[in-house]
Amino acid sequence: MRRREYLGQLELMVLLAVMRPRGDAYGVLIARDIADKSGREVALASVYAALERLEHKGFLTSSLGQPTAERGGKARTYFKATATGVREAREAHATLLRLSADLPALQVETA
Amino acid sequence: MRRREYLGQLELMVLLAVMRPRGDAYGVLIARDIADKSGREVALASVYAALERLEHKGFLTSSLGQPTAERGGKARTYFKATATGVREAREAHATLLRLSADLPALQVETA
DNA sequence: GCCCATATCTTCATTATTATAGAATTAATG
DNA sequence: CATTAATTCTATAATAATGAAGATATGGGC
Repeated sequence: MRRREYLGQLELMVLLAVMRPRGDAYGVLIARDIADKSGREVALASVYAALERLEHKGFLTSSLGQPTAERGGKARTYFKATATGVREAREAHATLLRLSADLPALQVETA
Repeated sequence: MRRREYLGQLELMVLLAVMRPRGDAYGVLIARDIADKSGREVALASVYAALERLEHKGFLTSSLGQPTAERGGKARTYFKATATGVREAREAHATLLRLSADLPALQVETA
């Protein structure tokens, strides 16, 4: 089976987290962001794996940060979404919205 | 790895398709619905596998329909979302909304 | 009426992709 | 060197994808 050409679930979540305007997206923070917003624990290894896939597909770029952490620790790798990545996220997002539109059972938070 | 307690991507799509008010959700139609709304071809076998998982997890129930097809064909198996399934779909949907909120790069269709 | 070509829906077997826990590694600080 | 933080590795399991086969009905020719 060849590689999927569309975003998987965690990939979408990670990409959206990277797209936050904060501009300091890195592994651990992304995982925390997803955990906060989804209420589900996400394994760090999964996030890193997804980041790698996304970069490999050209949806993200990475850059090694300065080791300027307050108290020790390895330097962070920061991620940024590419234009292609943004487009991709938009499409995946739109698809889910289409699938969930006009579903009375879902109309709770939209009201 | 024990079974995930949350929905996979295809599982969510299938569950949402089942929840459409039409009330006649069955394999082939669900696959068509997903293909239409996502622009991606999804293999029938994948849909059936997802349906099976969802039923096993208690998010769907199934019932065998009458073999009243117009022109040949096997009897359909109809699916219906359970209350738990609806709740689950709602949560997944809400998570997506939370993750995509306040993302300027996404604000195209919401405008 | 019986058989077969056809249509529709479902299942099977196999392989690929993604997610996970947990240990290990790297790298900085004091 | 102990501590902290971030990332990577390893092995395994769940999820997803696919082509092909199987099951079951219809309707028309004869």
